[in-house]
Amino acid sequence: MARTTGSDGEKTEAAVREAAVSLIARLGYEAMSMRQLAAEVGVQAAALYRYFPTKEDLLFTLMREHMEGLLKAWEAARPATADPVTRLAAYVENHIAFHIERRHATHVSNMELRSLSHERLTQILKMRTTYEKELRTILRDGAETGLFQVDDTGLTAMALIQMMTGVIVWFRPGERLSVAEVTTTYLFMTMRLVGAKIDGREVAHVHEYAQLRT
Amino acid sequence: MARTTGSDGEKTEAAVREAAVSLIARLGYEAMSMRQLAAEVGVQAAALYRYFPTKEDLLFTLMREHMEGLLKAWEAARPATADPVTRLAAYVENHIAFHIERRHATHVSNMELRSLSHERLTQILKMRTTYEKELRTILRDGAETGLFQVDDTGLTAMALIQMMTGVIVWFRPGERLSVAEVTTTYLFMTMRLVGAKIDGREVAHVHEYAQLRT
DNA sequence: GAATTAATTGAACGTTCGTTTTATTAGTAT
DNA sequence: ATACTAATAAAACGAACGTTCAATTAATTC
Repeated sequence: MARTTGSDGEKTEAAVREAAVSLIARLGYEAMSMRQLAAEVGVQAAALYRYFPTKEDLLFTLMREHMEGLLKAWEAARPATADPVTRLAAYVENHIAFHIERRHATHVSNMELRSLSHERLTQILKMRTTYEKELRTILRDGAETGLFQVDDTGLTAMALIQMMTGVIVWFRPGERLSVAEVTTTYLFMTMRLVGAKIDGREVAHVHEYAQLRT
Repeated sequence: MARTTGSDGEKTEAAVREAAVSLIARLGYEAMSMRQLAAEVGVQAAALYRYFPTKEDLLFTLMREHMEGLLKAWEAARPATADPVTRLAAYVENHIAFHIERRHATHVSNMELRSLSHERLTQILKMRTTYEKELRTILRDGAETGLFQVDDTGLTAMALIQMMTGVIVWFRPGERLSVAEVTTTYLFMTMRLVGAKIDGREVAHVHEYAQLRT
């Protein structure tokens, strides 16, 4: 046999991407075989090579587009105001929303970096650094204006990102907590962690902060 | 050829464990071949099977002993006092010290869970849950006595553990920060995050807390 | 020093891997 | 209808994988 009825390149490629993210997240990149991926799509392994020249190209494409999506999402969500508290809140909300919505892709981008060539690894890490720098800038601005009590900007940024991204490890949609509840709690924990002052004083309880959210 | 001069089972097994942790941390479990591991030890691949019946047995052994070590370390470090602030501080200090000291093994235990059989995965996760429960208990005790301001004990425990374990991602011994400096900063961030009261008031600056450390 | 045990080698097994090549069919344009 | 292009199947490639087995040598025991 050969070309199947109703076959469509665009649809097949999209199906390959989707199945690849899911399979790599579940099994890991090395453990997933091209034959397994092909079977999930409903196609023979050779057909995959029409869309991605190598297995690593497939992985890199998924990662690059994930990181581009993250940067684009933040560009769209970034508030115009200079107020560090508002900016930090927007960063946290965007980060959590994006990562919960794309749990599998985030898993892939965070766990499979070592399967990339040196050059491509550098490319992905550059994007990641760009994203993390945004948070460091917010923290620095907040610390300089006295709104935040941050001891070490770089260390605090790493701690916050690790804490926030960790959501994807345990969060399951439709369980005990909603996305909104999780986000509120994380926002509050973040503001406490950086010692943020709102209306001139530190926020003592989560309910106070929840009311401030727009 | 066969048995080599000066060969010793105990030494070889120890060398295999050490090389395996290092190689799996760097390449990933699936990507590391038994031949690669054998070469690192300076032995033929077949010799490995004298010590570990399968590749998965090797992985499981490394993980189980890592988790057992973590639980043992906490049992030794756990303070006798009932004071939640002291207990939380001890938990943070022990967690960070242990994970920095065994960065590679932690990497393996956290990243390669999916390569375990269902039964063994359950075994490892049970140990992990036991360890995490210790933190939840501390947070609950602190919240009940009004010393902590914690909205959701389970969620806060996960956030803290993710934040602390994240140290191994960016921390490199001998660089900008010492282990002591990192620990102090993390201790402070933790106390801020849970809204801990010391001597009846919240700690505003890292220097205040650093002085309280024993 | 002979017998036994411990530790390892070297070669091989069957399987699976990523990938390539060639042929074949479905859709599209002329 | 015919020519052309897009999309796939089927089969095969060499390489590498985890693992096993028999042979061999070092160390130990008697």
